[in-house]
Amino acid sequence: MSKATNSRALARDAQIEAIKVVARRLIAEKSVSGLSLREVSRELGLVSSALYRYFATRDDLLTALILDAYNDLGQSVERADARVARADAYARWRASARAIRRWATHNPHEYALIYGTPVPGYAAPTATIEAAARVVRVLGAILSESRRTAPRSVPKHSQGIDVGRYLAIDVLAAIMPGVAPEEYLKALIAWTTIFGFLTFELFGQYVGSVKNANLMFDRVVDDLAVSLNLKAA
Amino acid sequence: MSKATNSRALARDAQIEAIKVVARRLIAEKSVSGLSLREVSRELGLVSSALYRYFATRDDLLTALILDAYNDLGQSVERADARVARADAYARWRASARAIRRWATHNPHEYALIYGTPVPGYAAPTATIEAAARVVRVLGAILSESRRTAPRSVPKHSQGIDVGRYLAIDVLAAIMPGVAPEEYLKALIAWTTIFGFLTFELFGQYVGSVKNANLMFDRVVDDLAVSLNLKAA
DNA sequence: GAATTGCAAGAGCACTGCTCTCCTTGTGGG
DNA sequence: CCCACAAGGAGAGCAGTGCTCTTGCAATTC
Repeated sequence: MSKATNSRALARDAQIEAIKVVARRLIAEKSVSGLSLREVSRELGLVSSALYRYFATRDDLLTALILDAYNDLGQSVERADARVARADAYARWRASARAIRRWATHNPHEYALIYGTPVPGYAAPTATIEAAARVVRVLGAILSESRRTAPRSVPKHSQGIDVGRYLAIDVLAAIMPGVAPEEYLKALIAWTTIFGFLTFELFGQYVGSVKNANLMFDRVVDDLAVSLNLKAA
Repeated sequence: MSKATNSRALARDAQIEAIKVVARRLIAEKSVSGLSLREVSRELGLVSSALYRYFATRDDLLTALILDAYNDLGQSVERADARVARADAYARWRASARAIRRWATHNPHEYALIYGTPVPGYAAPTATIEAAARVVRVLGAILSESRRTAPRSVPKHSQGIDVGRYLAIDVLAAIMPGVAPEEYLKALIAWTTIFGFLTFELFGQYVGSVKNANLMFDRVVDDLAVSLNLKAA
């Protein structure tokens, strides 16, 4: 991350990393509300006030962890996508979606940290927005680089040139170059559905109705692949 | 809710209600983490310990609020659905979906309370499950009572008799009587997508890409209506 | 070598959830 | 009608929290 020139800066970076490691473990053990700076400092053999040299506030620590979590998830998905033949868009889609779920189920508390109720007031720092876009970019690239068989007959009457009225076409065009704006809606729905599924699964809304979330998720991903024209019905 | 026989029980019910009213307001003002029992008691002119006569713990208060929120949302949706002609399944679907979003955007903190990161450990009390099912039942009823034009040719190869392997068909059959099990997947996806959308909207994940969430939501709801065979493409 | 800066320690403030003991007051049974 | 009982409020107190401020030491920089 940050470049350490002299030995003092090196020690500082190491200390920051040590703090985050302990904080991550505490969050995994007792959820985000159970994270206390005093406990972190105790585990590090420090007095609590010393910790404020590295993170001015508890929210600052959490923001750093959120950033790391976004990047960790993004990296996982990027790697999963890279392992599949570029030409096979459907396989890439499925591998990426599964990587998202894999990360989420393996790091449920960190998932909650970034996709659950926002912790600070409301505003997400611009830095987190950039990190959050990482996983979105992977999904967008799959759509962009896929040579879809049929250009999927989009119903002209229900959605047409007015896509720009509710979507930021420039932003989405940057993420999915080459994809027709008429398909942005489908893409956003797919993205929403995947994370909606994981949120429901991890937060317990499926209890009672879904027996095997693993299988169910694959079904959902397949259904989305069809709607995205990555796979035949 | 609870029946009050004598005047003391009446006063107790009134006090419980007063506590919840203040708690709801504080949550709306400073989010759920900003809710403190001491502040509630201060506002009520009580000493903090007195409050524990009514709620043994802070989580108990939150559980009660969660229950109320589920029922409030459920009631809103039920009423919105009831206002539309029973035969018009598409109109009922759209009205119910819009009612969900209306409630969510008007009560964002209570939405976060029930659909955000779970507050207590993990286990959802069975009472909340029942209340949570209320809004699901409305959507299920719309599907059940809709005479779909074409029985929607379900691809037999990809989903068939093995639906029971990942879904609790008995539970879902009770919610959507008359709906073919092959359509349970579509129904669950629709439900997931609606709440996934609202979670993303309220928790800030759409910042940057979605300009007009109102319009976007209607598009999503229409798209789901098509996939549910409630509306022609 | 001296000045400056980084960092840890420790005390302390205002707050939290929660418990315990005391005491008053309304209630139902005899 | 009175009395035992229980409900509910008051107050003190415990252990914990985030965060601030001052003090002193050690490492870097000039």
